[in-house]
Amino acid sequence: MSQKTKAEPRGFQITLADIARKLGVSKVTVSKALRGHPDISRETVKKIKAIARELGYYPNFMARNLSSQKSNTIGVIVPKIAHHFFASVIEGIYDAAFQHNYEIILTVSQENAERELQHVNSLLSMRVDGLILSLSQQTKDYTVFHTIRKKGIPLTFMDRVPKLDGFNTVVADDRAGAFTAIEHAINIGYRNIAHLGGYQHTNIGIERSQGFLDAMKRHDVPVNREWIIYGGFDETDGYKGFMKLHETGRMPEVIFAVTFPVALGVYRAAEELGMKIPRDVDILCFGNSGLNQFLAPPMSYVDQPTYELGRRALEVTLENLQQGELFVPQHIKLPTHLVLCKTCTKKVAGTRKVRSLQV
Amino acid sequence: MSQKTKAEPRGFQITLADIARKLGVSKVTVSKALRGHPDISRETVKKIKAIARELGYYPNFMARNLSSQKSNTIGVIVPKIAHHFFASVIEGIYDAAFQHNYEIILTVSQENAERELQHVNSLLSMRVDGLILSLSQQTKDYTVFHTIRKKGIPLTFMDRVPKLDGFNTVVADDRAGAFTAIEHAINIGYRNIAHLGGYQHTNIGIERSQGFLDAMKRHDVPVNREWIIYGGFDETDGYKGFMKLHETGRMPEVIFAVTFPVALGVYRAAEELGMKIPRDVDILCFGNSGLNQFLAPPMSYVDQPTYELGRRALEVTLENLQQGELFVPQHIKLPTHLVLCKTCTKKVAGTRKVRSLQV
DNA sequence: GTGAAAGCGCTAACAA
DNA sequence: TTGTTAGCGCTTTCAC
Repeated sequence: MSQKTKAEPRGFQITLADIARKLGVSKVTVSKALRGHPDISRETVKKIKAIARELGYYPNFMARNLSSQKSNTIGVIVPKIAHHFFASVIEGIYDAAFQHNYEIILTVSQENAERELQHVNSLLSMRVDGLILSLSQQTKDYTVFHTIRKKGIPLTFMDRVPKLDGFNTVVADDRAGAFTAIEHAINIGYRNIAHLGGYQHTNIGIERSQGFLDAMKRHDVPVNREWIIYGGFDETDGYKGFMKLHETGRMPEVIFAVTFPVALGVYRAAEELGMKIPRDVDILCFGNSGLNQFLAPPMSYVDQPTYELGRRALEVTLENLQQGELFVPQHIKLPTHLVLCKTCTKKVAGTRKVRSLQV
Repeated sequence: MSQKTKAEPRGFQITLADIARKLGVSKVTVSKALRGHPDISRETVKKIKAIARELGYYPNFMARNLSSQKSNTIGVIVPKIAHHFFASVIEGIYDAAFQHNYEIILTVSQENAERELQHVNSLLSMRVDGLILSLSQQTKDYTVFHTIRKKGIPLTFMDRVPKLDGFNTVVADDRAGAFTAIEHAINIGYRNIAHLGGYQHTNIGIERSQGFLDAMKRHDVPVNREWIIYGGFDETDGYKGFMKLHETGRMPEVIFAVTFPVALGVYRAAEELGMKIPRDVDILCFGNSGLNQFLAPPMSYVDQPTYELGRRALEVTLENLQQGELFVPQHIKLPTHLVLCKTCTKKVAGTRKVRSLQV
């Protein structure tokens, strides 16, 4: 600690200076050589790279980023990770980032607004070059997003987007997807259609429910108010929703669930009540689990381009970054498509009697 | 750009100096105030914090870490993310990290050794304080890990661990888990037991197969060589494996699948061949999907403490970090437990005849 | 209680 | 082709 000014926090971290000293050149030469700067002769580059490898040199990104004023890093915040949807989106983000030579810093809000905010702060402190964000269900306060914009940092909302101008958005066409699904149900002859919708303060909840209503209206199918139940996006919401439907004493022919987990809740509830899908009640849902074909029965669903959502989110963020001031916020909407498995493929049970059951 | 030396890369990034200038104090005072250093009077702290907020100040971690020589960051590398197992492990890691006030940088190798290495390099360059790594299936070259050790950076292997000394490992007790599963199958009367095993160059493949063999031996159940098929860990491996079993013309009574996806492959193959589970062939597997109860029939499985694996991995990494030189590498093995659903709960089909089928 | 000086490891601009 | 000089924004002594 006396003459060697180099701190040794733990172990050994080789620096440019170490390499330079060893070769009797300057740090700059080494720096340039290592980064493939054309200034340096192939000879020296070779020597320098050899020594660097030998010494186990890893450039210090902290220092590099600090002086170059960019981090080559995109921050990502998602509400959940152990969900097929997000896991797949994230894979898309990672792959695209890898291709463009960007690093991803992924954080998870656990559907908690406070945690989300902390992550935003962290990421801003890390000086990420851009941000991809899928809102938590709780998020009400949008003020950070405005300060982000003021700072000129590209921010792309994905899937769960706020009603806010000036940011990029990448979403699936939820409304059209729901519309197509319901239209299909109607086409095969159903008219008693229930809807287990999600939170109506989030765009996906609103859009999917709207798609449902649009289709009903378009085809003059009467909407039974008792058959529209708004809840959350999870399995328990589906379970409770189904139980509520059941309590009404009039079961619909088919249920449109706002998410895959909600549909699972329906499966579970139906099982408990001894009702068979699709015989006693049919079902269709928005979203997928990757395990769809193994359900009993395999459920038809609206497929979302999850991986692609991730890719596009990253790419638009990078475009924004490159174009800077000139950039006009993009709003990308990717098409969904209906995948038919075993449920909701043909009308079941004819004009079956409405079951009236006691609870 | 003339007198204001401050670079403005994009937008405005407030610095300590900005706050200091505005208040007529020094940078040091501001720095200390913001970090809650006891030196500064409550008065000034208050003022400084107010201005900081007003200006939208975010401390620059790059700079902070550079000068403090630590990043408060743990790097994580996993082979996959869109898998229930890893997604859940990661959630455990994140939660624990959040609690300890550490940031996670997550990277995904996509089961690709080359990508894995690149990520290791990146993370080392980011000067993560520690590393948690679950090996890709391909990884053969362990030299980086030695250089990591030389640098004194804590490295914890999780689930997919190499045969290497001097690193922390956190795994489920695969061998005991498999043993218990097979013992159960034997206890309920099965003797014709097949095993779809995984790669035998990875610890989890080896351990689970060994658990199978141990149990067979312990209970004097003859092992049919044709009924042990080693493949990979994915659904297609299960599918192919089942087809191979089928081709032998002698089907076992029950199959023990090395992973959940492998078991899914069995479900699919059985379905295609018109064989009913568990009537025609029974099944049991290692691992879970979170959707187990919705399979037809719900499959019994060996449950792994996924979330806990993540937590422990993070915690042991942090301990290692704190204790530094003094630390002795830990090897943590968490217990699994058998979860019985609808398969493999009682011997099916009595002493049913061995089916001989043409392919 | 506050601040001046030095330096973290690197890069960018400009010389030589 | 190589090197010099200044920082990047922050923290850490150590003096006042």
